Amino acid sequence: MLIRRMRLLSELTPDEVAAVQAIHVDTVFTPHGRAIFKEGAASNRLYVVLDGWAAKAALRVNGSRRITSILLRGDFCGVHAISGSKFEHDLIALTDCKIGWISGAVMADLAARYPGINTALWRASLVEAAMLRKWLLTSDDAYHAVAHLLCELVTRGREIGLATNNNMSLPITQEQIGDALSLTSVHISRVIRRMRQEGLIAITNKTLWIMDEEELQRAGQFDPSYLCPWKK
Amino acid sequence: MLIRRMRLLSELTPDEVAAVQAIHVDTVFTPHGRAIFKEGAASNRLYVVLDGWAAKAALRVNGSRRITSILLRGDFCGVHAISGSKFEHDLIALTDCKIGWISGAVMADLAARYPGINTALWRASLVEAAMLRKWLLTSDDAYHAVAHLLCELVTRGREIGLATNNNMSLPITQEQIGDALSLTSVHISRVIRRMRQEGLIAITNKTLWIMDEEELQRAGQFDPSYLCPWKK
DNA sequence: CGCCCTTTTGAAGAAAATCAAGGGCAGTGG
DNA sequence: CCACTGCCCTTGATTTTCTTCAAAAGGGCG
Repeated sequence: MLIRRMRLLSELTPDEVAAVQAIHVDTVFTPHGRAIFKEGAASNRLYVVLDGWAAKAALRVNGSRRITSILLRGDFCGVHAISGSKFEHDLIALTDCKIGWISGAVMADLAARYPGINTALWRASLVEAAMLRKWLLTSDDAYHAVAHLLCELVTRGREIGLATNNNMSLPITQEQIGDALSLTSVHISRVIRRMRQEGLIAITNKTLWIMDEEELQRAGQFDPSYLCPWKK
Repeated sequence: MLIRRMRLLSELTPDEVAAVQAIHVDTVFTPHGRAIFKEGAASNRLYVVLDGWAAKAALRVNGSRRITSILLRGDFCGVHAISGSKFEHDLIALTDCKIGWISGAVMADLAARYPGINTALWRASLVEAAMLRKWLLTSDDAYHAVAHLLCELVTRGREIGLATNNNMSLPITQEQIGDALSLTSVHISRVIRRMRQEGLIAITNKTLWIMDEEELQRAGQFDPSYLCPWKK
């Protein structure tokens, strides 16, 4: 999973592939709703989502939770471990999750010795910042925000084989979507109803069906290039 | 300016200090309101704000501009240049600006050879992501958001000698603050009026006066640790 | 079947946008 | 020196968007 993601991010030499494959990955299972780690934890590990959906999240004072990133299979958390800092957020399991982690020191050493690995880590960080920026951009309007998020998830899902042409497993609740977009689950429900009525999407049995992707992308003003800006 | 910021980010050896000081920095002046570069530009340069206020920004389809980062003297833009990507945003001058830039290739080479420089770049990127995340967190309420932004700016300003104990030059307009927080200038004006009436701040002649910092921090739920998470 | 969790819907209320107008202030030019 | 202009801030009135509160309807699973 680690190697698959790295190769999506950067071209690796055979040496580099071997180096990544040789990394010892510890795994841990976390049930949905639980935290893998909490804000303030020492960030000396690089985490990788091996299965399930996870999220970076932080609590607001009123007790509500804001999700600042959604992590799918293969996504990293803690790329910055190699600079030795604390985590400024929790990592929570949105569904039952299988999480792997490797030593930040080991990763830092590999990044220093292998340019391709170094590039992969920088690009992972670049894409994450780009996604954060997009979330800021789309936060002006709920319809826009939901459409953009669904487009983003499907595009990322296809990259890793989680989504097909026109559907994707969507195992998270509307409340969690609301936490990601700073909207209430009630309002998410209404926006989704509108999109369903307009024939853009359908949701049945935790599966998202894209009925009219072109229109959904227009609604979300979605342009996937920010997800791999080094290409073309 | 480059070296001053680097040393705030990471301890540098004498060798590393010399290497940074030896970098050739080109400078360019940009009047307020103009772009230093536009979205889509090849990101093969690392930019540094030498004087004035700048911002990363992107256009929404309705024509409004969203500011996703505010850059003060010494702040970087394009740390990711070293991984070879395109910029996903504009860099605009909020005030008249003096901007420096150096070659991304030169910087990548230095980062590869000097661990202290590498760490500085990673931390710059870490802090930027932390600021983006904070902006997502504070976006639930205008009063909260404005208070947090002012706290952030003053804290960052003090670090670089732009702010004193209780005041800071604030050369940007309320419209620009609104662009950063996704609020209208009208609403920014109302929130600031309330803060003035409550004795938290005063603004005279493009200068922000902090009258009650403790209360302002409480209003913004501001904890400065995210600005240098590697300390302590 | 019954329970819990999620989604849906309605009605009322709060927050912020929009629309519109007036005022301050600095810079410019007569 | 003063009028003019442009930019920014302020304020009021109205409207839109989203939240809150409340309740009911599904849906999976023991």
